[in-house]
Amino acid sequence: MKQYKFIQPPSTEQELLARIETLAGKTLSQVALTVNIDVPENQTTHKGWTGQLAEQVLGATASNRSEPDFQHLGIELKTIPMSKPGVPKESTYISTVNLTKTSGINWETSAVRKKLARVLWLPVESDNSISLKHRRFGNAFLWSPSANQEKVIRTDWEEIMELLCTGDLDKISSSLGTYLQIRPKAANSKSLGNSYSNEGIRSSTLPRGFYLRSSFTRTLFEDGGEERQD
Amino acid sequence: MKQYKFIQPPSTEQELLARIETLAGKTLSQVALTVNIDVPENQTTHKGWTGQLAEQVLGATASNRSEPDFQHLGIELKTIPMSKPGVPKESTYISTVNLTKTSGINWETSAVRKKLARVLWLPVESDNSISLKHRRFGNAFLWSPSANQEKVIRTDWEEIMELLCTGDLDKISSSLGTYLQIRPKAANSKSLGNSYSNEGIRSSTLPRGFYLRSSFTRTLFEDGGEERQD
DNA sequence: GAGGATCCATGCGTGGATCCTG
DNA sequence: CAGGATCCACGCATGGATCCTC
Repeated sequence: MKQYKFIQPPSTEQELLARIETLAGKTLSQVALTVNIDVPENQTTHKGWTGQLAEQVLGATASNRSEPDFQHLGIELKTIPMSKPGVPKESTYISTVNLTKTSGINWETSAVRKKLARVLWLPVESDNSISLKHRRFGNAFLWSPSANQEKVIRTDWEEIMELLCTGDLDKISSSLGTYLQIRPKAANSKSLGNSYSNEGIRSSTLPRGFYLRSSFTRTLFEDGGEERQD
Repeated sequence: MKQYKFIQPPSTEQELLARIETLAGKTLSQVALTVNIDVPENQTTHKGWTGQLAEQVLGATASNRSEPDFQHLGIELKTIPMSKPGVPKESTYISTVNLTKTSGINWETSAVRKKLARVLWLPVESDNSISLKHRRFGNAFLWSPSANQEKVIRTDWEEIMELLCTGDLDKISSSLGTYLQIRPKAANSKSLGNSYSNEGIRSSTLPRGFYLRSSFTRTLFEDGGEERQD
């Protein structure tokens, strides 16, 4: 996605929220026009397009560095596809899993915890019956894990990491974890990343990533005082 | 440089030499046409173009891996610009200098020695009065360092590496070395690569590379039984 | 619907070298 | 003209996610 227009990062949280309010109800096509970007026909070959569009119009800074999207504000932006108002359609990618450095790490300093510390959820209509250009942004909201949510996610994370430490990659399925899961994150099933076998030998396997299950993110859009999509 | 045509690597040294003989006397334009590549107006913004053209038409394999261009033959291809027949115009880049791993390395296992073990020198007319597309390939020849040449290069290399080990980057100038020298190898003078200060602390400096001085490569094109450019 | 498979953009490193100025 | 500065191509890794098939 070529950047045709450079937008300054918002200097305050208020400014970010003000910007994101202007997106609510607008179509992807309307928004893309403001930064002179073409809308692809569909996302089959442009899977990250919506997220990258949002980054641009909001003035996100990180590009592909492992920093929060709005570094100075400590806020991570996540667009989230909705099959219908209030119902997230897909799981949400959080971070890659490092299959080599499994020792000496803990929840407090983990990438997952950092990424989820303060998330700006931006819902986007994604029912297949609506063409990409006509899909609308919904009402975004800032979220930080409640004590209870963090407890469950942390437990999931620790359970997964424990298995990773023993090197039993085969035993780690996507079925593990209540809110958090591990899934492939690669160009294809033949991709190889660094890892260690269960005998501690350097090896190569399919790269994985941490994801939040959609069954969990759905709860964020249910009653509880948070805003909903449109 | 988009690859419009895939050419198989030569399976034998003879086949490689046969291919390269067909280049002698041809213009860059004629050769580029055979693989459907456009010739840039000049090399100011396409400095590696000639070398990459040669790689393609000869079926070199390495692209940007640190392997010989013709891996199975153990042969490294170097195009070399000639200001006039028999006179190399520029120094020749050999390899990058690793500014972090300076201990435990020696000449026998060095990248410089490996790269220079067996070089196919392919001269190319490069007088400024001739436009790029009209420049001709000359007669290439295979070269391995003579005992004496290797001795000088090895001494240069060891002298430079010794200074690197002490971390005194400031003391290492391009003036060091009889045949081999060290020079910047970067996008620009602000580029930073990893290094260690003279106190052993991780640091950052301008990346460097090893080059063969043109005063040396000129001697390769003087009398001695090797072919010359046209 | 869940798990496994896949796709684009962009930064950075490495390999290909030549440009340019005192 | 030597030393310092610079430029493109392309692979690989990371960050953005959604697709697709039981």
